[in-house]
This record gives sequence, C-alpha cells and structure tokens, in this order.
Amino acid sequence: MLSKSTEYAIRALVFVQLRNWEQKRPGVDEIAREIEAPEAYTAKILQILTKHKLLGSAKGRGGGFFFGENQSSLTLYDVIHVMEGDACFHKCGFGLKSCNDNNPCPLHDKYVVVRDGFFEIAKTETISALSDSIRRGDAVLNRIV
Amino acid sequence: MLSKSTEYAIRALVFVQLRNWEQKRPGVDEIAREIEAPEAYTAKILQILTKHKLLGSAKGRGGGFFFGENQSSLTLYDVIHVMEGDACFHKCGFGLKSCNDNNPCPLHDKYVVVRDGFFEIAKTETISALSDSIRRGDAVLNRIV
DNA sequence: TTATAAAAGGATATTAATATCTTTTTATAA
DNA sequence: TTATAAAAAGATATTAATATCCTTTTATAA
Repeated sequence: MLSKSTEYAIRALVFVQLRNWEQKRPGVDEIAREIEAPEAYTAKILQILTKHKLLGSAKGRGGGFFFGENQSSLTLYDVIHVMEGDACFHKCGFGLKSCNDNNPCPLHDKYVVVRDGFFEIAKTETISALSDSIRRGDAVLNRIV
Repeated sequence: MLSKSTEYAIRALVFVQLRNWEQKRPGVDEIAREIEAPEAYTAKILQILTKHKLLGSAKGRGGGFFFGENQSSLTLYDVIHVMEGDACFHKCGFGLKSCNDNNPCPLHDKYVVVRDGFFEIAKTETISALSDSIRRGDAVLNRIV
C-alpha cells in the first residue's frame, strides 16, 4: 500500500493537471479542498513535489501550481519514488534482507509476480493519462457522496 | 507492503512450525534470534498471535510456542488480518473513500488486478506450506551472509 | 516446597508519519 | 510604492509504529 502522503501527492497532481487543461493554476487551498486532504499538509506535499521539479509553482498574486513542458508525462513511479522511495518495488514480501531468484524466500516466486505487476503500472501510468480518464468521464477523482 | 510487525509475525510462525516438526517448542529468545527481530518486540508480537489463537503457548519451564491441531493450516491472510487488518485487500490504490467497479478511480482497473493477486496469495499460502518449502530446501528463512 | 525458566502483562521510550501553525519571501494589482 | 495574495520555509504538535524494560503469573525440575 502506498503511504497517505503519496496518495495525496498523486491526487494533487491529477487535480493540477485537470485545472491546467482549463488554463487555471490552482492554489493550495483549492487543491486541498478538492482532494479532501488537510490544507497545511497538502502545502508541504506540494513543496516536496516542486522542490523535486515534478511540478512548477508561482509565488505571489495569481500564483499557483502547474506543469511545465518536461513535467507533462510524469509517471506514478516518479511520484512514488520522490514521496517514499522505491522499497515497494524491491523489497522482499517476507521482509528478508537478501531474497532474490537465486536465494528465494518461501513467498518469492508468487510475490514477485504481484510486485512486478505493480511496478509495471507505476512505470506505465502517467499523471496525464489518469487525468485524461477523469476528463473523459471514465473515472472519478472525488468520492461521490 | 506489509508492516514490519506483520513480517516478523509471518517469519516467527514459520520458524515455530519448522521447530515443531522437530518436536521442539521454541521460546521468544530463540525465535527472535532466528528471524533477526528485536527480542522484546518479538515477544509482543507472539503475544498478539497467541491472544488471537493463531498460535499456542506454554508458560513456565520447558514452555514455548507451538501449533495446535486447528492451527495447522493458518493462511497468510489470517496473520495479516490479525496484525494489521485487511485494508490492503480493500483499499483504493488512489486513496479514495468510495472507489469500486461502478465508481472507479483512474487506477482502479489495473490496480484491482494486482490487489486481487495479492489477496489470492494471502488466502492460498499457508504457514505450513511456506515452512515446508524451507524444509525441502526450496527456499530460505534467513539471509545467507 | 523452593528455585528457576518461561510467557503474559503493563509501562515507558523512541522514531517516523501525519498534521498544524507562524513567519518569510515573492509577485502582482491597485 | 504599497497593500495584498500566494507559495516557501521553519518550527512545533500529534499520532501511530516500532521498540525496550520491568513486574507478574505460571509451570516444572530439583
């Protein structure tokens, strides 16, 4: 499972993308409200994302968050990597320090299939693709009350 | 990813099974040493497992941990459920409160495949099957230094 | 029946994740 | 050029996970 912070990050990025497509640069307050995350905490997460250049930001009046050119095809992997590292793609499901094809833990063979499946999703799915599925109406960002 | 506590629990149970097959009832100290986990913390985890009847224990001289009859085919799911609940089998990969086939988040379709794959492993794999793969030499419990 | 070995239970400590609040910097509109 | 709006930065608070320590209970061997 991804950490709460990573989830907030992904949801925030998707929302920024959607607003950017409408020529808008949302601010912390709007983003936090839309992704249903605490505002101050969302601000911290957006800070991490901009610091790592996954996202652009503008200070001052009329400022907000946006994607630059080289930030358009951000993958889930990029976001996860910045938010919580990539242990989830490498770690043994059993918690053993050295576990691999040659020296497998009892879970290795089956677990690797799942772990690699998740890695495939992370490396393939992009923020803009996720956003587009929402724009098209195939998926939703917020819960429908 | 499973929590550290859950990993310790699974490793501990597998080790108890292996020792039980040798007619031994390992104690906290031996278990902690073998699974490379802190001793006092391991004791707490074993307490949780025995309290939930996943494992038997005997106090006093010659005491230790062991499996009873109805504890022989414990699944990974049983262990995970007791240690950290079953959020990992239900939760949305995106962190949305209501996300399902009818109301999917952008990740839903692909993520569900991975999540269900993990659920299948958890429901299928048993402590004794894992232990047996070690006994046979097909897998290892400890890292080989 | 007493000393000892072992798990159970309870209290506390540490660390990491999550969250909030305040001050500072920066940009823009008036 | 000043007031305002916004993100950045820094400090602190809270909560949950991980970890340790001490005391109590229980069983057994001597």
